[in-house]
Amino acid sequence: MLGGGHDQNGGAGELIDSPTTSTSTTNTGSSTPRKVAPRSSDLFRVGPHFTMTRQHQRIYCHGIDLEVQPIVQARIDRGFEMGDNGTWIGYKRNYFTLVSSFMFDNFNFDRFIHNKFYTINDKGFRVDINYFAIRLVAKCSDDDVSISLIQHTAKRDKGPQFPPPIYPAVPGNLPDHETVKASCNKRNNNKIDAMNKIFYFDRGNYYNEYNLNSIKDESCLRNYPSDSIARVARFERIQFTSSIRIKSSNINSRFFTLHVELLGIVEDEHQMGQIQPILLSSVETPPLIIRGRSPSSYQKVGYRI
DNA sequence: TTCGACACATACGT
DNA sequence: GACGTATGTGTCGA
Repeated sequence: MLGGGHDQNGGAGELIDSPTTSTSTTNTGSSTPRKVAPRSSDLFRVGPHFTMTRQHQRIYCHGIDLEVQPIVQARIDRGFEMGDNGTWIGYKRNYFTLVSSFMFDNFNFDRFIHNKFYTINDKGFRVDINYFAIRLVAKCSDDDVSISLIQHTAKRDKGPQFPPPIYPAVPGNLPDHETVKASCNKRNNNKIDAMNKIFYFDRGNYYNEYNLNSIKDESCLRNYPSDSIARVARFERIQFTSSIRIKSSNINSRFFTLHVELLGIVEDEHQMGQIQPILLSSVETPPLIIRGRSPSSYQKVGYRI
Protein backbone atom coordinates (compact mmCIF):
# COMPACT_ATOMS: atom_id res chain seq x y z
CA MET A 1 0.00 0.00 0.00
CA LEU A 2 1.25 3.41 -0.84
CA GLY A 3 1.28 5.68 2.11
CA GLY A 4 -1.18 5.48 4.84
CA GLY A 5 -4.58 4.67 3.44
CA HIS A 6 -5.86 8.09 2.59
CA ASP A 7 -9.14 8.52 0.94
CA GLN A 8 -8.69 10.26 -2.34
CA ASN A 9 -10.43 13.47 -3.06
CA GLY A 10 -8.78 14.83 0.02
CA GLY A 11 -9.37 18.33 -1.13
CA ALA A 12 -12.77 18.83 -2.64
CA GLY A 13 -13.93 22.40 -2.39
CA GLU A 14 -13.57 25.53 -4.42
CA LEU A 15 -10.38 27.45 -4.18
CA ILE A 16 -10.59 31.09 -3.39
CA ASP A 17 -7.92 31.87 -5.90
CA SER A 18 -9.25 32.56 -9.33
CA PRO A 19 -7.57 30.72 -12.22
CA THR A 20 -7.33 33.95 -14.18
CA THR A 21 -4.59 36.44 -13.65
CA SER A 22 -6.91 38.54 -11.59
CA THR A 23 -5.47 39.55 -8.29
CA SER A 24 -8.65 41.21 -7.26
CA THR A 25 -10.14 38.41 -5.22
CA THR A 26 -10.62 40.66 -2.27
CA ASN A 27 -11.70 38.08 0.20
CA THR A 28 -14.08 39.78 2.50
CA GLY A 29 -14.26 36.54 4.37
CA SER A 30 -17.98 36.64 4.74
CA SER A 31 -19.16 34.08 2.20
CA THR A 32 -16.19 32.48 0.49
CA PRO A 33 -15.04 29.11 1.70
CA ARG A 34 -11.60 29.34 3.20
CA LYS A 35 -9.39 27.38 0.92
CA VAL A 36 -6.42 28.97 -0.69
CA ALA A 37 -4.23 27.61 -3.44
CA PRO A 38 -0.85 26.78 -1.93
CA ARG A 39 1.26 28.79 -4.35
CA SER A 40 -1.14 31.57 -5.11
CA SER A 41 0.66 34.87 -5.40
CA ASP A 42 -2.39 36.27 -3.74
CA LEU A 43 -1.03 34.87 -0.50
CA PHE A 44 1.22 37.88 -0.46
CA ARG A 45 -0.83 40.58 1.20
CA VAL A 46 0.26 43.51 3.24
CA GLY A 47 -0.67 42.89 6.84
CA PRO A 48 -1.41 45.25 9.70
CA HIS A 49 0.70 48.36 10.12
CA PHE A 50 3.22 48.60 12.88
CA THR A 51 3.27 51.27 15.52
CA MET A 52 5.62 54.24 15.48
CA THR A 53 9.12 53.53 16.71
CA ARG A 54 9.29 53.27 20.47
CA GLN A 55 12.54 54.16 22.24
CA HIS A 56 13.99 51.97 24.95
CA GLN A 57 17.56 53.23 25.25
CA ARG A 58 19.06 56.36 23.79
CA ILE A 59 21.69 56.15 21.07
CA TYR A 60 24.51 58.64 20.67
CA CYS A 61 27.02 59.31 17.96
CA HIS A 62 30.64 59.16 19.06
CA GLY A 63 32.83 62.22 19.04
CA ILE A 64 30.15 64.84 18.95
CA ASP A 65 27.93 63.08 21.52
CA LEU A 66 24.89 63.77 19.40
CA GLU A 67 21.78 61.81 20.21
CA VAL A 68 20.42 60.05 17.14
CA GLN A 69 16.80 59.11 16.51
CA PRO A 70 16.33 55.60 15.18
CA ILE A 71 13.39 54.85 12.92
CA VAL A 72 12.40 51.21 12.64
CA GLN A 73 10.30 50.22 9.66
CA ALA A 74 8.57 46.89 9.30
CA ARG A 75 5.91 45.36 7.12
CA ILE A 76 4.12 42.04 7.02
CA ASP A 77 3.97 40.83 3.43
CA ARG A 78 2.29 37.48 3.77
CA GLY A 79 0.14 35.56 6.15
CA PHE A 80 -2.40 37.94 7.65
CA GLU A 81 -5.81 38.99 6.46
CA MET A 82 -8.31 41.40 7.86
CA GLY A 83 -11.38 39.81 9.38
CA ASP A 84 -14.86 41.24 9.12
CA ASN A 85 -14.63 43.09 12.36
CA GLY A 86 -11.31 44.68 11.51
CA THR A 87 -9.07 42.35 13.46
CA TRP A 88 -6.11 40.80 11.75
CA ILE A 89 -6.09 37.06 11.40
CA GLY A 90 -3.30 34.61 10.73
CA TYR A 91 -3.28 30.84 10.60
CA LYS A 92 -1.17 28.74 12.86
CA ARG A 93 -0.44 26.27 10.08
CA ASN A 94 0.57 28.84 7.50
CA TYR A 95 3.69 30.86 6.88
CA PHE A 96 4.03 34.56 7.27
CA THR A 97 6.67 36.89 5.87
CA LEU A 98 7.92 40.08 7.42
CA VAL A 99 10.60 42.57 6.47
CA SER A 100 12.23 45.26 8.54
CA SER A 101 14.94 47.88 8.34
CA PHE A 102 16.09 50.83 10.37
CA MET A 103 17.71 54.18 9.85
CA PHE A 104 18.76 57.16 11.89
CA ASP A 105 17.02 60.43 11.37
CA ASN A 106 19.28 62.85 9.49
CA PHE A 107 21.90 60.18 8.88
CA ASN A 108 22.32 58.98 5.36
CA PHE A 109 24.12 55.71 4.81
CA ASP A 110 27.46 57.36 4.28
CA ARG A 111 27.26 59.30 7.48
CA PHE A 112 26.30 56.15 9.35
CA ILE A 113 29.23 54.07 8.20
CA HIS A 114 31.71 56.79 9.06
CA ASN A 115 30.64 56.92 12.67
CA LYS A 116 30.53 54.93 15.85
CA PHE A 117 27.70 54.82 18.32
CA TYR A 118 27.13 54.25 21.97
CA THR A 119 24.27 53.90 24.40
CA ILE A 120 23.70 54.18 28.11
CA ASN A 121 23.08 50.94 29.95
CA ASP A 122 20.62 50.42 32.76
CA LYS A 123 23.24 51.44 35.33
CA GLY A 124 23.81 54.73 33.59
CA PHE A 125 27.16 53.82 32.09
CA ARG A 126 28.16 54.61 28.59
CA VAL A 127 28.57 51.48 26.45
CA ASP A 128 29.96 51.26 22.93
CA ILE A 129 27.71 49.58 20.41
CA ASN A 130 29.70 47.07 18.41
CA TYR A 131 27.00 46.73 15.82
CA PHE A 132 23.25 46.89 15.31
CA ALA A 133 20.89 43.98 14.81
CA ILE A 134 17.23 43.35 14.07
CA ARG A 135 15.22 40.75 15.92
CA LEU A 136 11.67 39.50 15.52
CA VAL A 137 9.73 38.38 18.58
CA ALA A 138 6.14 37.46 19.32
CA LYS A 139 4.26 38.10 22.53
CA CYS A 140 0.95 37.25 24.01
CA SER A 141 -0.78 40.58 24.32
CA ASP A 142 -2.42 39.68 27.63
CA ASP A 143 0.70 39.23 29.64
CA ASP A 144 3.53 40.26 27.34
CA VAL A 145 5.02 36.81 27.66
CA SER A 146 7.26 35.89 24.76
CA ILE A 147 6.01 33.25 22.37
CA SER A 148 8.43 31.28 20.28
CA LEU A 149 8.46 31.59 16.56
CA ILE A 150 9.96 29.06 14.23
CA GLN A 151 11.30 29.28 10.74
CA HIS A 152 11.16 26.55 8.15
CA THR A 153 13.24 26.05 5.05
CA ALA A 154 11.52 25.59 1.72
CA LYS A 155 11.67 21.88 2.44
CA ARG A 156 9.34 22.38 5.38
CA ASP A 157 8.83 19.01 7.14
CA LYS A 158 11.81 17.51 5.37
CA GLY A 159 14.18 20.26 6.44
CA PRO A 160 15.31 21.66 9.77
CA GLN A 161 13.48 24.25 11.87
CA PHE A 162 15.17 27.23 13.47
CA PRO A 163 14.25 30.18 15.59
CA PRO A 164 14.15 33.24 13.32
CA PRO A 165 17.64 34.69 12.90
CA ILE A 166 18.84 37.87 14.54
CA TYR A 167 20.16 39.92 11.64
CA PRO A 168 23.22 42.10 12.14
CA ALA A 169 22.11 45.12 10.14
CA VAL A 170 23.07 48.49 8.75
CA PRO A 171 20.53 51.18 7.86
CA GLY A 172 18.40 50.45 4.84
CA ASN A 173 15.18 51.29 3.08
CA LEU A 174 12.28 48.94 3.24
CA PRO A 175 11.70 47.46 -0.23
CA ASP A 176 8.13 47.67 -1.42
CA HIS A 177 5.66 44.83 -1.15
CA GLU A 178 6.07 43.75 -4.76
CA THR A 179 9.80 43.45 -4.33
CA VAL A 180 9.46 41.23 -1.29
CA LYS A 181 6.92 39.13 -3.13
CA ALA A 182 9.30 38.81 -6.07
CA SER A 183 12.16 37.81 -3.80
CA CYS A 184 10.65 34.54 -2.67
CA ASN A 185 11.62 31.13 -4.03
CA LYS A 186 14.16 32.34 -6.52
CA ARG A 187 16.77 29.92 -7.86
CA ASN A 188 18.04 31.86 -10.83
CA ASN A 189 21.42 33.25 -9.82
CA ASN A 190 21.01 36.55 -11.58
CA LYS A 191 17.77 37.17 -9.78
CA ILE A 192 19.24 36.06 -6.49
CA ASP A 193 22.16 38.44 -6.95
CA ALA A 194 19.84 41.30 -7.75
CA MET A 195 17.82 40.58 -4.61
CA ASN A 196 20.92 40.26 -2.48
CA LYS A 197 21.92 43.77 -3.50
CA ILE A 198 18.65 45.02 -2.11
CA PHE A 199 18.65 43.00 1.07
CA TYR A 200 22.35 42.89 1.96
CA PHE A 201 25.34 45.15 2.27
CA ASP A 202 28.60 43.47 1.30
CA ARG A 203 31.36 44.84 3.49
CA GLY A 204 34.09 43.07 1.51
CA ASN A 205 33.00 44.82 -1.67
CA TYR A 206 32.86 48.10 0.12
CA TYR A 207 36.38 47.68 1.49
CA ASN A 208 37.67 46.80 -1.96
CA GLU A 209 35.98 49.73 -3.54
CA TYR A 210 37.43 52.23 -1.10
CA ASN A 211 40.75 50.53 -0.64
CA LEU A 212 39.99 49.79 2.99
CA ASN A 213 40.27 46.75 5.18
CA SER A 214 39.19 45.72 8.60
CA ILE A 215 42.37 47.07 10.13
CA LYS A 216 42.21 50.49 8.56
CA ASP A 217 38.49 50.75 9.19
CA GLU A 218 37.77 52.82 12.28
CA SER A 219 34.01 52.96 11.84
CA CYS A 220 31.26 50.86 13.33
CA LEU A 221 31.41 48.65 10.24
CA ARG A 222 34.48 46.76 11.40
CA ASN A 223 32.70 45.17 14.34
CA TYR A 224 30.02 43.42 12.35
CA PRO A 225 30.53 39.67 12.60
CA SER A 226 30.57 38.93 8.89
CA ASP A 227 30.88 40.59 5.50
CA SER A 228 27.29 39.92 4.61
CA ILE A 229 25.23 42.45 6.56
CA ALA A 230 21.51 42.94 6.22
CA ARG A 231 20.18 46.22 4.94
CA VAL A 232 16.76 44.66 5.27
CA ALA A 233 15.96 41.84 7.64
CA ARG A 234 13.70 39.40 5.83
CA PHE A 235 11.84 36.82 7.89
CA GLU A 236 10.34 34.18 5.64
CA ARG A 237 8.47 30.96 6.33
CA ILE A 238 7.81 31.98 9.90
CA GLN A 239 5.18 30.30 12.00
CA PHE A 240 4.11 30.48 15.58
CA THR A 241 5.40 27.48 17.44
CA SER A 242 3.01 24.60 17.16
CA SER A 243 2.60 24.46 20.88
CA ILE A 244 1.00 27.87 21.36
CA ARG A 245 -2.38 27.81 22.96
CA ILE A 246 -4.77 29.71 20.80
CA LYS A 247 -7.53 30.21 23.31
CA SER A 248 -7.48 31.56 26.81
CA SER A 249 -10.82 29.96 27.63
CA ASN A 250 -13.29 27.85 25.72
CA ILE A 251 -14.60 30.91 23.99
CA ASN A 252 -12.07 33.68 24.08
CA SER A 253 -9.21 33.87 21.66
CA ARG A 254 -5.91 35.10 22.84
CA PHE A 255 -4.24 37.90 21.00
CA PHE A 256 -0.66 37.98 19.93
CA THR A 257 1.59 40.77 18.82
CA LEU A 258 4.69 40.75 16.66
CA HIS A 259 7.55 43.00 17.65
CA VAL A 260 10.55 44.06 15.64
CA GLU A 261 13.42 45.17 17.82
CA LEU A 262 16.49 47.18 17.00
CA LEU A 263 19.29 45.84 19.17
CA GLY A 264 22.66 47.26 20.02
CA ILE A 265 25.21 44.50 20.41
CA VAL A 266 27.68 45.44 23.14
CA GLU A 267 30.42 43.86 25.20
CA ASP A 268 29.06 41.91 28.11
CA GLU A 269 29.77 43.92 31.23
CA HIS A 270 30.53 40.79 33.24
CA GLN A 271 32.34 38.59 30.77
CA MET A 272 35.02 40.19 28.67
CA GLY A 273 34.86 39.08 25.07
CA GLN A 274 31.25 38.02 25.35
CA ILE A 275 28.56 40.05 23.67
CA GLN A 276 25.12 41.00 24.80
CA PRO A 277 22.12 42.61 23.08
CA ILE A 278 20.57 45.80 24.38
CA LEU A 279 17.06 46.69 23.25
CA LEU A 280 17.28 50.15 21.72
CA SER A 281 13.93 50.61 20.01
CA SER A 282 11.03 48.64 18.64
CA VAL A 283 7.79 48.62 16.71
CA GLU A 284 4.84 46.28 17.12
CA THR A 285 1.65 45.15 15.43
CA PRO A 286 -1.86 45.61 16.72
CA PRO A 287 -3.28 42.50 18.45
CA LEU A 288 -3.47 39.54 16.11
CA ILE A 289 -5.72 36.52 16.12
CA ILE A 290 -4.06 33.26 15.26
CA ARG A 291 -6.48 30.62 14.10
CA GLY A 292 -5.60 27.11 15.14
CA ARG A 293 -5.91 23.77 13.44
CA SER A 294 -9.44 23.11 14.50
CA PRO A 295 -11.83 22.60 11.58
CA SER A 296 -13.81 25.57 12.81
CA SER A 297 -10.90 27.78 11.75
CA TYR A 298 -11.49 26.72 8.18
CA GLN A 299 -15.21 27.23 7.86
CA LYS A 300 -16.92 29.62 5.55
CA VAL A 301 -17.98 32.06 8.15
CA GLY A 302 -15.48 32.60 10.84
CA TYR A 303 -17.92 33.46 13.57
CA ARG A 304 -16.14 31.07 15.88
CA ILE A 305 -12.83 32.58 16.54
C1' DT B 1 -8.76 18.19 21.40
C1' DT B 2 -4.44 18.78 19.91
C1' DC B 3 -0.26 17.51 17.62
C1' DG B 4 3.21 15.25 14.47
C1' DA B 5 3.34 13.04 10.33
C1' DC B 6 2.07 12.14 5.89
C1' DA B 7 -0.59 13.11 1.81
C1' DC B 8 -2.79 15.60 -1.90
C1' DA B 9 -3.23 19.27 -4.86
C1' DT B 10 -1.91 23.25 -7.40
C1' DA B 11 0.42 27.77 -8.89
C1' DC B 12 5.03 29.30 -9.43
C1' DG B 13 9.84 29.55 -11.39
C1' DT B 14 12.90 27.88 -14.75
C1' DG C 1 4.78 23.83 -22.05
C1' DA C 2 7.01 20.26 -19.13
C1' DC C 3 9.02 19.50 -14.83
C1' DG C 4 10.35 20.09 -10.28
C1' DT C 5 9.08 22.89 -6.14
C1' DA C 6 6.86 25.13 -2.32
C1' DT C 7 3.14 25.37 0.56
C1' DG C 8 -2.19 25.57 1.98
C1' DT C 9 -4.68 22.27 4.06
C1' DG C 10 -7.12 17.36 4.53
C1' DT C 11 -6.59 13.38 7.33
C1' DC C 12 -4.99 9.56 10.42
C1' DG C 13 -3.78 7.94 14.71
C1' DA C 14 -1.52 8.61 19.16
